[in-house]
Amino acid sequence: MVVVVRTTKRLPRAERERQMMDAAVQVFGRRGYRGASMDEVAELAGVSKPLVYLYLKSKEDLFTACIRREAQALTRAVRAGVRRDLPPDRQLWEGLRAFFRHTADHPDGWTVLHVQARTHGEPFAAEVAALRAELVSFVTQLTVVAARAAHRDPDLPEREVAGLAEALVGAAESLAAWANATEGVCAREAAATLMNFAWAGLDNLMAGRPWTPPADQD
Amino acid sequence: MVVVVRTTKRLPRAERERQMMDAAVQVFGRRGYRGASMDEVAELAGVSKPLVYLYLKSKEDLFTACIRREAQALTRAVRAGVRRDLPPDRQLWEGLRAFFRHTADHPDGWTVLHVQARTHGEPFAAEVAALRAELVSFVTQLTVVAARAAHRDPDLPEREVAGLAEALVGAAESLAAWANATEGVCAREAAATLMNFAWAGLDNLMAGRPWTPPADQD
Amino acid sequence: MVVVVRTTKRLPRAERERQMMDAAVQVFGRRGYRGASMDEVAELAGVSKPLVYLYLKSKEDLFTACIRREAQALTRAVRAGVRRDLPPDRQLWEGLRAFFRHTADHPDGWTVLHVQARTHGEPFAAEVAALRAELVSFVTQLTVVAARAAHRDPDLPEREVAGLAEALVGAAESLAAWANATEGVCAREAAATLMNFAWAGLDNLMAGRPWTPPADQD
Amino acid sequence: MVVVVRTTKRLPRAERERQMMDAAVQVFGRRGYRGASMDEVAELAGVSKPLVYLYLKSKEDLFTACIRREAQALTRAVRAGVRRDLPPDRQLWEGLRAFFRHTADHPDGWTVLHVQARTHGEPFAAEVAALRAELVSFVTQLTVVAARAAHRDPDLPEREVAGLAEALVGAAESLAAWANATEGVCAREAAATLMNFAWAGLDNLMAGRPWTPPADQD
DNA sequence: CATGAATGAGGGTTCATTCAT
DNA sequence: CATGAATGAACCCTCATTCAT
Repeated sequence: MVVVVRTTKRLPRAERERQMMDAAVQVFGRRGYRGASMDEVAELAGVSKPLVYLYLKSKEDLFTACIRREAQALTRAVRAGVRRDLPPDRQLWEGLRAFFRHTADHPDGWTVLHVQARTHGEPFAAEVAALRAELVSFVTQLTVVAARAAHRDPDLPEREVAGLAEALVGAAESLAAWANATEGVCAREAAATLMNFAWAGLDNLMAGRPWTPPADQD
Repeated sequence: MVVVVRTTKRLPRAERERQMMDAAVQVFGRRGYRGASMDEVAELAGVSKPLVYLYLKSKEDLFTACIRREAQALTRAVRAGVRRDLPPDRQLWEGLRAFFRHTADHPDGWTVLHVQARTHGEPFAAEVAALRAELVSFVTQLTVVAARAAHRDPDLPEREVAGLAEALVGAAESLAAWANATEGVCAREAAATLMNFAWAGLDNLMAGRPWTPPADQD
Repeated sequence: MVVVVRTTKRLPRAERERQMMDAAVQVFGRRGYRGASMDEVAELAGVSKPLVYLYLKSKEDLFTACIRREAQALTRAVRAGVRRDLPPDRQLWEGLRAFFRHTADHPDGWTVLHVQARTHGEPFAAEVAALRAELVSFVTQLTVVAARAAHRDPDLPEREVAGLAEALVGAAESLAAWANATEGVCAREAAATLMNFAWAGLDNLMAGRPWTPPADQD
Repeated sequence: MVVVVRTTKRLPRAERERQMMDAAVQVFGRRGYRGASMDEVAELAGVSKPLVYLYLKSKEDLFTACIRREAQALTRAVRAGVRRDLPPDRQLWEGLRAFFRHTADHPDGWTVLHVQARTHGEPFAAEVAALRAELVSFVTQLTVVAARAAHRDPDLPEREVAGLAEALVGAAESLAAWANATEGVCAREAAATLMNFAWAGLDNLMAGRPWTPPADQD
């Protein structure tokens, strides 16, 4: 079969859309929603502007699509990073590592989720809220299971557990942005900092009794 | 409750500037730097656009002035909320409460500081860096003092302290939003949750050894 | 009856650019650089303002482009009007006629070159300097050739030649305006007057020895 | 009688107006009519803006007043520089010298007259036309008288004399602007260049027979 | 008088978005 | 499909000009 390769390759729609969204995430992440121009997105994606509109409808829709995609990728990465047969602290540790690894590998995507999406009215905030809910539920489950497994009833009302989970996720989010922006901070270090903070508490940290991350192979 | 008083009166410059900056903080906080329009700022302030320019020079200068003012107000509030003669955990507790109180009372100001100011390069970085340094220094001091008081050496490198501060702020932010959105959770409870999270650590919490907030009268 | 033809047709870029520059020369010539508004240019060109910016980048670039185009047109017209095999006085005569003809046919272009372009520093200076150099070089060549042909050394320093060119242009401009305003004076007569003024000098004129314009057919 | 001298001196109106117009001529000359701002004029004059409006009504009126004043000053200077008992070529020479001296001493005023006033519609152009008419009439008279005095009837129709006068004045105007803009060209040199050009003609110049300026004491 | 306070109107520029080819 | 041509709507900023004190 002979295939004539034109300089302007015809790609299947899904592939083209992926290219555009890759470009869009980069541009939105670096310039912000308002600062991003559809011209730049189109150019970076290597397609013409009308094509972007044909496939993705509008700037707002494009942004929403980016958020949704990046949020899914992140939750998937976190879930995939955890092995349910380990003890709770190891599970949390691995979840955090997966989280920080992913945000470090996709800094623009993370910026879009963490910084840009929150600055722009309802439609975008809803997407991000869903992401956060997902993560919070993950942590909550972990905590409750951990308590039960240890036959300790912390006597924490469900509401307080939810609050703690919120706090942890918020801390993780902030730390991820900070780690991305700060030279020389690797994902592992960020995870360890937060793990220590969350697990042992400041008091234990200061007492020289940090939580000890397990030795593993990455 | 905000009442818009259509004062057509001539006001002294200082007062008008305050009005304009109040409006600007609101608009910048809700729309972001790029999304904010000087027209909206002027209208919200109840003045004409040229007056905004006459007094505050440019959008950039206006934004810088807002950041500076809000940063000062916040650090002042936190410092004022802390009594240096108390033990470290009480100091942290009070600092957090003051922080929560202030950011809850000035949500747009806090958004400007935390979200908007970081998204926009060079010109504003200096102002935000100063605020961050101030807060980090506060936490650092607290930690070091606490360690000395307990004759322990926390041996935390400066970078780790910055990371902890970052995590704390993220957790606080997350909790504040959660407290707002969840029925029946007051700010005080949010502060206690965070304090527990930060001070005692999850492990202690689950073991039924939470940090106990002191009884006080607000 | 004048019918405004609302050509909604799409034109190739080159043609649209020409239309825009035609309009721009008119507006710049009549209102000056500062007084000209891009709105007026766009309207006169029959296009929307963004298109002007898309093609010509900025007001400054548009002005520069106008100067360059008009300068080229003028120098080309003068050079085309002169036959190098004639004696110097005939050459000057023909150059002047071509100059008068062209500036009379493109009054706004001439205004842009002579009046507007000089009022605005740096960016345009280069273009205007090039035009001036071109014209001065024309006069200089003429003078030198004439002198050599007569085995005489005019010994005029370069600066003086520039001054003479300046005086010539000023006189020409003045005469053109006068010819326009005075009933019954045609362009040819204006040219003859200037030629007399320039070539023979007042003294010779008063002594009844004017330079005699050749009989030609236009 | 005790007079309290305030830091803000009260000057008679005429004096204040002079100050404002001095400032205005400077600003208009340097920035052009559109580029000049009333703020700058007021500041340079050392008065408040409303005072400028109180005394001079509007920007347009201020500009007109400047033109009128500068035009009067120039014609007065030229007339004052000429002694009617000298031979015509000396009279022309002295007139030119006075003209170039004055324009060199008041470059901003001259720019206002020569460049700025012509770029802005009817009302201003009329003032400048009056100035030019005055100068042309001066030169015309001179030429006619000179011819009669020399008992030479050049047989020039009145109209041609007018044309020559126009040419001379135009040349002078252009040269004055050029002399002001060109480093190292003094008023005397400009006058000599023009005198040579006008009196002897290019042909004589090239033949090494220039008109000889008389030795005088300035 | 003299001044600080205040604004209507407009100008340069950009951008998301749509057609005709 | 892909693209060059084209625009409505806004946005930042400035300026001549006027009041109230």
